Amino acid sequence: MAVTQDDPTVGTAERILDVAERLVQTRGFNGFSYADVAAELGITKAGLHYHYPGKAELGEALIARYSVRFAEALGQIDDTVRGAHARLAAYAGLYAQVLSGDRMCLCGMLAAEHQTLPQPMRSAVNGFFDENEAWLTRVLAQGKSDSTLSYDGSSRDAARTVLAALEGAMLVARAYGEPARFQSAAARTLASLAVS
Amino acid sequence: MAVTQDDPTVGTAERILDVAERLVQTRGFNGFSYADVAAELGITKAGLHYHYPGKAELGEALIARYSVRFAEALGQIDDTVRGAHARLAAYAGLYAQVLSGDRMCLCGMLAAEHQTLPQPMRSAVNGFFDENEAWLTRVLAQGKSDSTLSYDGSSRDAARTVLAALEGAMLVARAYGEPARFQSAAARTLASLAVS
DNA sequence: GTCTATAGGCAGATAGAC
DNA sequence: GTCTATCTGCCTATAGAC
Repeated sequence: MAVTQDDPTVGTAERILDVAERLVQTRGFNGFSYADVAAELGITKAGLHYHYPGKAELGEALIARYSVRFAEALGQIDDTVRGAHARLAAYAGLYAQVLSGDRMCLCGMLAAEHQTLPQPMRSAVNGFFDENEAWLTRVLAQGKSDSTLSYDGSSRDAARTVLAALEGAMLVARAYGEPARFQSAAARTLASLAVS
Repeated sequence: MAVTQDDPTVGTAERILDVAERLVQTRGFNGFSYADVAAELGITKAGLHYHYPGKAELGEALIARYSVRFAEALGQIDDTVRGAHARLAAYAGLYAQVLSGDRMCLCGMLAAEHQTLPQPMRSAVNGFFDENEAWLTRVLAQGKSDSTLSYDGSSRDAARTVLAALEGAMLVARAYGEPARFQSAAARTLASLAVS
């Protein structure tokens, strides 16, 4: 994701999202404050409230932008990568990119804090997972139909399993500060779907 | 885990852990306060500080007790369950039990908040994962040697993948409030290790 | 062991000037 | 759009009585 924090052509609202996004992905929604964001941008807390009335609205905006960007990345994969297995590898690569910035998936982090979130944020988090599941389901079904992938049961259940495995791999890899742990687990997960 | 909260034979220190544990597993370490625990136990915040000087010490005590109990449960499996596959299923059952109380794995939750935790808690969280990995590694190696399990690469890497997959499955299942999502993902993960 | 009382700080949020 | 100033409430933590 682009660093817009020092780009004068980017509006304050976007730069707030950039800083807040990083803070949520590294510290959690309950682990950062308006003061943290304001200090980093060199403005005051009151300035933030002009752009986002409350933390809940800021949170919703974060998930909305993250979901759009992720959907765009998935569209990019559809357009540029051929073959179900290669697409899954590219999908895992998106996660690896996030992790390389010492970040957790935004919605994976928020999933942990789910019970403490305002309702609109909860729905948005699940919506993100739903979109990922739908994309994965399509790719998996494609791979099954052209016999480049093999798995039992529904594509949807397999998609859910892949999503959960990658989120978990990020979670643990980040605790150790070892992105290689993610790479290994992701490779294994995808390998389990390869034709035998 | 036993409910000691209303048992007069159980000391206050233990009951504090019971309440705090549930709060951390459901809301996160940054999502609960001494006031929450005190109110639920009917004592004052000052009373808590007598038993645990600060939130950091309380957190360390939580992980320590959780790790001991988990290790005991693993020992129980070793003693009562035969066969690598059945042991893995029992292991996943431990997670399912936690999830059935709408809780996340204590250390999975703390892993998300890792960057905000005091150093001793960070080490303890990773220690919990290390113990789990060691146990899983043993079970997987056993299954491979007696040909009841099949997987490529090192047992340690396979163990890490299983651990991460189960933690991720809990994380996502909890966001949806659907334990069945965990069951499905866990069953798939174990099935991928079965002999073909 | 548990209480009252209180400290000092930070949280999210608002009013109103510029 | 961003500021200063301020509010209210909650946070972790401590001192000292009982």
